[in-house]
Amino acid sequence: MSEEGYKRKEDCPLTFALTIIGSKWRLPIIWALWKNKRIRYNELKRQVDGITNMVLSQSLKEMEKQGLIVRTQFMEIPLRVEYSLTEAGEALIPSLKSLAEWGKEMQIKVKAHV
Amino acid sequence: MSEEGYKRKEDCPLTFALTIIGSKWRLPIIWALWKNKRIRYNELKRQVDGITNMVLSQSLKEMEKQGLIVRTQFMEIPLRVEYSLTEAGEALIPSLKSLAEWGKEMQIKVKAHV
DNA sequence: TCCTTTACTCAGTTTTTACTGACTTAGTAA
DNA sequence: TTACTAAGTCAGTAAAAACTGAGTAAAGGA
Repeated sequence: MSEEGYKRKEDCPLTFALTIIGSKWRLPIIWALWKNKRIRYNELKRQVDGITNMVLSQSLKEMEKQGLIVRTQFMEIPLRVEYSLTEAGEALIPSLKSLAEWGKEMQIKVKAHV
Repeated sequence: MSEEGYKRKEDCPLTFALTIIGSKWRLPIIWALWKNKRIRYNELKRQVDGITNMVLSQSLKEMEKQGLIVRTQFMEIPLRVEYSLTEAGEALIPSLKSLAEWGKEMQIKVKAHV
């Protein structure tokens, strides 16, 4: 998409990026991860208000596979597991900020129309 | 989200931006609109391969309400209707390009891991 | 002893999103 | 007369995503 037509939509880097950040809870998770630098599972769950264990744990697994985050397990009892953004994950932030600024402008315009 | 915590997720400009571009067909539509500058309904449908009338027409309506696109109807017979991005819609493009570049890097990394 | 914490997992159900395929009105071309 | 183009609409259904609520093991505290 970014340059020319892709045969399959999955090949388009932009569509690909959206599959990574486009579902309901991805941004809140990424945001909490970024604010906290590193964070434990339950604390993350508290910060990402309203998320269920199922969605959170599955999201974390997928994001780990995708190379967005790292999971570090400490050999302690009780178990300690910390999550943090990878470099690739952090590289997303500027794009998100740019999108957020556009979103902010749009919100203002939408309000002005009411 | 972009600066501080929002009480409601809908208030976050980034979440808001994603509701605009995050569903399955939004990017392909925006992309076609941007490439063509102005385009008629059926031509748009041909270019956005695989989209159904229902999804396309509903998407266009919502995007018009959101101020992303304009619908211009010509008083001709047969009916001619053209769609194009608004300024606000075009302002999205740089953010999308930035996201697309990030996506491209990620795709390369993912492939390297296989 | 009972309750809480840690980091999850799971079956079942609801909600959301998208797809199927037919239909519309008016005009042109074969 | 039949068929096709324009720009859609619509009821019904399937598929995808998210939610509900409970359960797990091992340890610490009241």
